[in-house]
Amino acid sequence: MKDILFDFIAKYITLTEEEKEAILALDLFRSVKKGTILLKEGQYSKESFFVLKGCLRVYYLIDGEEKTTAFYTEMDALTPHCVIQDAASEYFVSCVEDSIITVSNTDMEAEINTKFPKFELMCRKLSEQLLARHQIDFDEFKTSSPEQRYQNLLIKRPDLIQRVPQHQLASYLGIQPQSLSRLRARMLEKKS
Amino acid sequence: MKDILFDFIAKYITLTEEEKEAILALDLFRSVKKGTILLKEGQYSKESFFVLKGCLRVYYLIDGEEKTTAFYTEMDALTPHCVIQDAASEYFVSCVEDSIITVSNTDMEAEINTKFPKFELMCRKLSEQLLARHQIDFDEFKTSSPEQRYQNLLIKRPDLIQRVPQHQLASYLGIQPQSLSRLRARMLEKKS
DNA sequence: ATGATACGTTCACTTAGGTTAAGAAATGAG
DNA sequence: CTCATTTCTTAACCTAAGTGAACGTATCAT
Repeated sequence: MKDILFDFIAKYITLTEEEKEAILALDLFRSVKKGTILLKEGQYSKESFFVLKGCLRVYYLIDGEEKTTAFYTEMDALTPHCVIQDAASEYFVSCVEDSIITVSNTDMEAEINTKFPKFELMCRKLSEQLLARHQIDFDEFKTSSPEQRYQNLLIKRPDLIQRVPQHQLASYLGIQPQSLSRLRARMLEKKS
Repeated sequence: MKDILFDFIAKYITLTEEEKEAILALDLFRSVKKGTILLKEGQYSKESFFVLKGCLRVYYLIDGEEKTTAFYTEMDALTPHCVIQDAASEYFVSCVEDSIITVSNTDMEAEINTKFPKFELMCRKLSEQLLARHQIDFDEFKTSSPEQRYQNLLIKRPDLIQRVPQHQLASYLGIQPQSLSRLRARMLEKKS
């Protein structure tokens, strides 16, 4: 399982055995049950997550409705907004499936970053890449219709459609669950 | 003008005079005329921008139509996707108004970052913050209607509505120019 | 100054997503 | 296994965005 973490890190920097040991010594790995809430709205958390196996979900509670805006699966890293801004969280993070993740906090990261400056570089590269990818995703979202977004999702993250409930996918696509149902029916219609 | 740059940097790290000199020695400042295209689709560019005064715009050319997805104004930093991925650019960057910006390239940044490791830290903090802010923006976009997005823009970036053409604002809001016109008329109607 | 082009608005019409409600299917707890 | 709850689908109706076209008005180049 730890190999997944090191494979991920290897995309950005090269670690020595000593550095790997230092990371393992932090004892970051956690097993979390489906439905577990890792971060609540209003909480002041310092914890970041990395998904080794499973799926995390970010959602807002707006007028009593859950609005899902993001999914994190294998090899995805999530540092919530409240951790960066040192503010109360605007959203929830919960566990879609039984998952294995790492949980780290800001203090630990700062310590590692000063001990191994190489990590600072990794964090920068990682944030830069995530930001760039994210911007492209946002641009795609803006420039396409709900149906195109769904088609796009079928291609880019087909696994999500299998493992995540429809109504959560719907708000991820920016529409109502009923609209997603109809949209899917319409697409089947067209094909035949 | 250089004060704007140093004020911006001061939000993340504290610079010595020596470091400030080193930055000024790079001769990054540029004056660019309205309409200038700083990055073209298909180009392999290594240049990042920082806006001291004026406004830059990111747009895609889709079926011969310009689709604007982002605006960068005073104190905004833009590192295009193609710079991070070392790939052909998917979009254009152009100048909405006569502007004063800094233009830096990856090599220069790498040099500075090794000479002054402090910069590495700044870049990480900056990317992290931008990423976090960006995610919140994306979430807001997903969970709101075109009208709400426009209302939101009125509050958050009222200047944009003044300085940017309507049809560019429209695609920034994910709608057609005619729809923005109608939506505005509808809102005026409601008030009275 | 003038003609061309680009921009913003309006209108009529089409299309697709929002809303409300009902019922079927799947899931989970006891 | 059974009941309760959640999830998914369908349908009818409403509303708002997309589309195509027309028209007036800026804006720009010559």
